[in-house]
Amino acid sequence: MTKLRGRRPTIDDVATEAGVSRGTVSRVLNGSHWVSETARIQVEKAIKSTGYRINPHARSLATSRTGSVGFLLTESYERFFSDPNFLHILRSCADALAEHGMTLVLIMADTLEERRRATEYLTGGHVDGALVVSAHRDGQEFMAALLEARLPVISAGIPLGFEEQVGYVTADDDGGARAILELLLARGRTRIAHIAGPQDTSGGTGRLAAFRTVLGDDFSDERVVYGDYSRESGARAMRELLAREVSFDAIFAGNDLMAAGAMDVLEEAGIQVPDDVAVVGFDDAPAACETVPQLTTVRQPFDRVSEEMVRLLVDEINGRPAGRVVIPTEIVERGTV
Amino acid sequence: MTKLRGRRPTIDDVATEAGVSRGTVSRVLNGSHWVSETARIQVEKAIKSTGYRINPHARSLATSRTGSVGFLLTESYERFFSDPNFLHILRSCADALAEHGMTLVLIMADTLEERRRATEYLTGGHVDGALVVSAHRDGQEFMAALLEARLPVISAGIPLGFEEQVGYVTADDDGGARAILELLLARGRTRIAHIAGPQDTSGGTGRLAAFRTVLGDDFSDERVVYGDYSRESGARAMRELLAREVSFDAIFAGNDLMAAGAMDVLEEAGIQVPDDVAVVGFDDAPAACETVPQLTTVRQPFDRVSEEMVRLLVDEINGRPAGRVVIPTEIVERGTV
DNA sequence: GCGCGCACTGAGAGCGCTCCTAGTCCATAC
DNA sequence: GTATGGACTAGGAGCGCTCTCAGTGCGCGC
Repeated sequence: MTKLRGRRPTIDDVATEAGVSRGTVSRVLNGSHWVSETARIQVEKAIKSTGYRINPHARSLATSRTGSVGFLLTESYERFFSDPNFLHILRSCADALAEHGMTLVLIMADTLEERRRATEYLTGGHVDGALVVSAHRDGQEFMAALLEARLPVISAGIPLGFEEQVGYVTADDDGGARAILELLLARGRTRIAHIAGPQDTSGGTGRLAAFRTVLGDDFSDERVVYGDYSRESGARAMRELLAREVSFDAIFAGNDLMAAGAMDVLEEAGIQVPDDVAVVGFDDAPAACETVPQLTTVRQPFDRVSEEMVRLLVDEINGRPAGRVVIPTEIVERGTV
Repeated sequence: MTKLRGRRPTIDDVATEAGVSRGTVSRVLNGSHWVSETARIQVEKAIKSTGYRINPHARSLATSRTGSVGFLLTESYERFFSDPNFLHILRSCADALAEHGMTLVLIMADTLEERRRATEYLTGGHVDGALVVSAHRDGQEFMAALLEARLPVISAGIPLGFEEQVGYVTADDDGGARAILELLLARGRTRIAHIAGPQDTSGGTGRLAAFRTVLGDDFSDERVVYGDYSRESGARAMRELLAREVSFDAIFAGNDLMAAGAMDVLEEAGIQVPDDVAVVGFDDAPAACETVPQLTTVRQPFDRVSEEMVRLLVDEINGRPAGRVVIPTEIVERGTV
């Protein structure tokens, strides 16, 4: 209203306009108590009339809070963008953060140079904390750097090698795998094979471990093949299994994409699903509904995972100790068992 | 070295340590002249010994520069992640920005709520400028808000409706389309059909316009069908064209994905490529190498596009007027002509 | 009528930088 | 010896917030 020629209005302008002090405006801005009704109304009016917007850097400088958190991704771009799980988590984390008035900054750290820059950025004070969604162990190599900088970090999935030092949220790999295997057994499948996920991920090792436990004496290395969670790797694994000429009447794939790949190969080979062989996956990814018949699988509730991750991170940013949360999974029966 | 118990070292700590003043440290930090060799060495030593890291918010407050730019995306998540062009641009923009010491902040603004938040964020002083990569016109609706906030903006592709007010970088749709059509004509194809891209994108309209011009009197609405750049839409368009029972001996698809979709349908229909019908695309996306035979297409040099976008944006941030750049395309001959 | 405490407000002191200006120092010119 | 100017430096004045704390005013109980 007054002599702020071209300049962006500051909190002082608002204060002057409203006839109160800076402090009062700040209190209104931050929803603090101890502000009279009349003062609040005046300030709100002044904010509107001046077109005042808070200056995030001044606030950050004063509070040493940035209001944004890094979403750190150490997968390759291609893998990230081809795996709908990542996308799902990204999206729901962004939403959950927005609920807390925080912004997600996506940070891709695939190449070495990118990782260097990412570490620099994250530990340089640009963010209040980080969500790390790197499945693979090697992606976690620089977790140490983040920890050393005392940056609050929450991991999606168990951060192999940092279980003790980093809070995390994970779906119940063990419980989910047990449940779906019990289902298979209950339906009379006795010779179950496993297409295991990468063993440098907690999902990969956890589900394999559960497989081993449930099968007990029936467990045999011959019926385990490995993939990398991609559809192609599922197909490859399936071919390998067929080539081994071990008998099996069910496939437990480490995720849905690999299950779908396996089903492609089974179809080529003229093997009927579920009549000859039952197939189950993990995740309940979109791919689970695109197979014929649709895939029976274990749902990972990514929305809840994301929500919890954000909750834990906010806790840790506020100085409360990091938690560890395991989210229960749920079996989704469709047509492949 | 001294009494900074737990506190992060500041520029003053460095100054004390180096036995110089704050001003000198700042000059060293910003690569300014007028610093003696000895002073510089002392400061660098002190920076190392104190473990000093610049505080980005203090700097931002003082300079009113943030060092980060928004990469604004108004496509749906799914479309974005399934179109490799976007991925390519994202990646090379991030690289190009890093060269300038700037960080890319990915901002997805698909839903209405997200767009509101994105506008808020972008105009709130969090970024120095924005790269807008929204192909579709409706995605540009809130360009007006950015412009009003005087935020430097550069668009990838011609920003329909804002051609005059916003700088942009685009591949040469007209030249590329003409060139590939001339190639088709030179090879004796006379009845060329066009699977046009969405008409609310500059690529879609530009390539269609070139098609119309090159064909001249031979142009016929009957030989134009529309898609949305997705593979499925290319297949759909191809089916429609077949259903129309117009004769054609070549297909010019608005992009490679649609070309691939069209080829799927042609194969189903038992039509040989290129013997019966030639097919050409646009982009030189990965999909172009996955068709059989591989696709003859027009390469869009996305690396150069990204580089130029960043260059223009940096220019505009520094107060130099926004430019408009058209990047020449190049024909890639493979096996479908 | 006085004191007390509750509700609310104002303003100074930072937060950690950069920018600017006045200044110092020293070699050279006269 | 003094003036001149180039090379370099110190430190004050912001940038626009939040936090803290000392006030102020007023109703209420005794």
